[in-house]
Amino acid sequence: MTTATARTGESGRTEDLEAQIYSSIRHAVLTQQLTSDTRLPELTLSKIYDVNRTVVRRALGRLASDHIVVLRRNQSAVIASPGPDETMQLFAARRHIEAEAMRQTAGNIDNKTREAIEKVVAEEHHAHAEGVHDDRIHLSLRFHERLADACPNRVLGQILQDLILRTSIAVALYKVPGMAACYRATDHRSIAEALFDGDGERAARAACEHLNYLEDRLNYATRIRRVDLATILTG
Amino acid sequence: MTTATARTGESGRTEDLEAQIYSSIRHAVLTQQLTSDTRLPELTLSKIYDVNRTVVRRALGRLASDHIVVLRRNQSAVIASPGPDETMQLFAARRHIEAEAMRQTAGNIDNKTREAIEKVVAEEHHAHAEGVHDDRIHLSLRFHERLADACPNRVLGQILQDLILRTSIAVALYKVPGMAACYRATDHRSIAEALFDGDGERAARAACEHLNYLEDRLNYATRIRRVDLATILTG
DNA sequence: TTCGAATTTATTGTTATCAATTTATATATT
DNA sequence: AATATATAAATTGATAACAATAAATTCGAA
Repeated sequence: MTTATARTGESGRTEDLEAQIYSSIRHAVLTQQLTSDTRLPELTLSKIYDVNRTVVRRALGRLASDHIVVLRRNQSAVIASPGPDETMQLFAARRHIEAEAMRQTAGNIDNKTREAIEKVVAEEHHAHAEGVHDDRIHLSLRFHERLADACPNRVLGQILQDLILRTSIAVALYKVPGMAACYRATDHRSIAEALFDGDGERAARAACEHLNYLEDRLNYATRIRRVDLATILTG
Repeated sequence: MTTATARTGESGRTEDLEAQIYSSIRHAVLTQQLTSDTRLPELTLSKIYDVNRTVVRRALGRLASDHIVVLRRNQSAVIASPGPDETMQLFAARRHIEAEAMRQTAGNIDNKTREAIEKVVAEEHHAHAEGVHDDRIHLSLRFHERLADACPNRVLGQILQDLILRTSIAVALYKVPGMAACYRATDHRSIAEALFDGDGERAARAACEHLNYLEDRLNYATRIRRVDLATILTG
């Protein structure tokens, strides 16, 4: 009762709690609920999640290694804020690497992963039709992650996953808030079809065009409010 | 006097101590003194370096994020051991990315970085001539790191640096111990010259050939002894 | 008011102790 | 001798108290 670590009952392994902190912060960033330079004090988070500071620190460490937050010595973690220059470089790097991943993946997809990819595309389409934008954002992310998973070169696939997440964060920061666009219904489907057809070059072109479309829609002038952590993270 | 944290005098900020632990373990791995699966208990390291376990843990965390060691829950950190398959994928990914970095860097090198690169090449040549293999290994690593630094796309440059380190570790693990080869005097020089000439395509080709030469010289059968940490890390 | 210094508060860093888990060792059993 | 089991040692994980640093606030002077 006396400390933040006296669990109330529902609890779980600290491992899972750490993952939960990581996920909810990541989620909040991707859905534009947490924006650049928002501070994330350890004590605040440990109270919100009712865990020890140690757990919070590990979660923040993971978030930092994924470029979601930035850690500075003796200072609170803050949500990362990639500038316009870094964002352009992120997109350029991702185009180059995702295109190569498409070439290597085309024709190398087994039935199970093919079905998984088609399922994501369908769910994404559905979420868009229903106007559930938060879901659509995560499904869009998952689509690209699934493709990266299918890349036979696992090293390249992992690098690509990092870039997918980082560009998604940049998009969340710079697209005008709540904007339903940044989505063309046919983009993901045509990438997937080219892959299934075994046409790596066409898939690579489609992926690059898709990324160009996204990058064009960013507005680097968009700058933002400050918010209350608890209301966002516990929601 | 009673604890490992009562410094004996020379000491320094924990920040520097952490960096020192990181560097010496990294050094030992690159020079084949520490090999795959060697365990690195926190208490052992904290005694060797006369620091708190917390510092050791942070250092191990950095080593893990650089793929130099692997962390498993409730188990000691161990030196990473990329298998033949992962090593091949590392080389393939590095070839693709380093080639692109060469294309982007060619013709974009200012005088100061050019001089720095030429200096490394000269030092490397000297170290090879004198037979100081440990120095040569680090200078070879630094040569590629300098090129990666010069890449105008910093995101791509950072990804490349990660791959350079990981491939170097794989080389350390799989080249026959003490082998003086894995070095062709002209390789680095011809890459540098192509870059200075502004011929990105030639630089990319030279880099790929260089990597192919290295990869061809690996022996995946090489497997190794167990050793005493203190004698290696304090030396 | 506005700027700057001093003070207080908030926050992270460090360290020690105890608990939980894994690894190593010894013992018994077939 | 080989294998399984129990025991002990080594090792990491969790927690709490304290120290050091940064951020926010107050208060005074221009």
